[in-house]
Amino acid sequence: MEPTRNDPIPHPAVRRLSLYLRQLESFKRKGRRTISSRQLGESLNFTDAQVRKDLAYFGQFGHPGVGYLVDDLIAQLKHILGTDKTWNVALIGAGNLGRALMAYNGFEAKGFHIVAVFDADSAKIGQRIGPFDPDKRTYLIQPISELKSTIDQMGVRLAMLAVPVDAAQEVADRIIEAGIRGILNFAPTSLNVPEEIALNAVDLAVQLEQLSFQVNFATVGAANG
Amino acid sequence: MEPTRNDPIPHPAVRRLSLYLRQLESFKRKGRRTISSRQLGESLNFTDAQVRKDLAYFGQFGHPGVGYLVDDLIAQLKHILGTDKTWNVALIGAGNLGRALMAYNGFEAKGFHIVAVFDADSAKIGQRIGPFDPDKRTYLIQPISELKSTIDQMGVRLAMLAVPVDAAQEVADRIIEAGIRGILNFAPTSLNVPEEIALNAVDLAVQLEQLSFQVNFATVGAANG
DNA sequence: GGATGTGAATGCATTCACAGCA
DNA sequence: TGCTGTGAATGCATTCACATCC
Repeated sequence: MEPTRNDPIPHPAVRRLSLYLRQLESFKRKGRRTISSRQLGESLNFTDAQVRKDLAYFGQFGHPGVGYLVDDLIAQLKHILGTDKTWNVALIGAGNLGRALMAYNGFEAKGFHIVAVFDADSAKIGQRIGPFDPDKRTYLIQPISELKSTIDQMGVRLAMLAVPVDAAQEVADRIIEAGIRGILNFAPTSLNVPEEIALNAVDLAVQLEQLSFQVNFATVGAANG
Repeated sequence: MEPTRNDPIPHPAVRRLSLYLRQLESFKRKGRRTISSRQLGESLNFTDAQVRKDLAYFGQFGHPGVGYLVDDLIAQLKHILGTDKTWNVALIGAGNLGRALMAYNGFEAKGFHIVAVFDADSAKIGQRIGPFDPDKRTYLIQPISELKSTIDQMGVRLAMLAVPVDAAQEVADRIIEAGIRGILNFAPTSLNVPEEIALNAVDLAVQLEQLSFQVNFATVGAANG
């Protein structure tokens, strides 16, 4: 009988998986072929036990006495995270932040392709808007009304939401209805979405606020990430 | 005898404080004068007990039978987070992401002023670079060698690091030596900093990777935020 | 020796449940 | 009655420590 993974996986463990992958790719570039849980952990200020336990939630990837094979573990983690294949992503909002996201190389490198850009501003629709970087491609801005047909056609399941805060909830509702399964929300507001929709939030001002607290308060004693 | 706050404050509680503040400001705009822990919690999908306990780490702000006074709690939270006064912030890196950060209104609104921009690219130094938004001010790009005198002069303690991944650690070392106390790191790499330096990281690709996992894996059962 | 994988122990964070106050 | 603030209880996540394997 197969072990059919279904014990509870701590959410923090999944977050760390991405960091392990990032470190492993860096170790790989430096020519490392194997790595121990201790070394991987040290590079991120985690304990060795933490690393082993996190990985063990998903399988047995290590070799006693040896450690983990870097290439192998990279492949395993990509598979677990679902980034062993590419994802088509929609960008909603072609303002400043949206244009910066168009220009960001890090997405392509990880297999996330921005394949369509939408905006509510009728002045932008039909235009080809580029990121600021002239080396990069431009994107045809589509009206949100075309979202459904476009994402169906292109198999888009993820969206980055970079619209003004007042529009965020309404737009979120619409893109979910159109079939989006996961949203990365950049608007500084809390979105209500059905339970089956994945949601992650990036609020830049909140991040600075946290730093403010740490610097003020913990003249000694702040943690880091 | 004063209660001299020094029991341990859970880090997750501090993160939520920022979200409470954001919600309170939204409730204030809608004209609310008081709010209960239940209502505040519901707006963020937290329990009422969570809200009360988080706030109680910092003082007694509520009124039994009434709830919390919105204006008062906003003021208290700003004071706790250190955003009741303004902060001068340095931006390191004037590439695409850097320029998007220059354009982002959300920082000013929360009292964070970008007062200086640095870059290693000698072609950019001395130029006035604007964000893409033509309504906004431009910034004089300075060489990193001037960081120390500029931040001393302007009392800068926080920095946003938007430089390429290969430069990130070296630049971090330099700005810490120059007196920066807190860093918001946008480079997709793990930085080593002394314990007394506050560090927060925003890795956009990691955020998408987490969505990928949630969408793939948890066809039913992902959490949100 | 040097490493993993994992039950058991610890340590944190969240939730419960209720006394107390308006 | 309606709500806060808070010890006590629960539930999670992390760490320990060791059997096991190369």
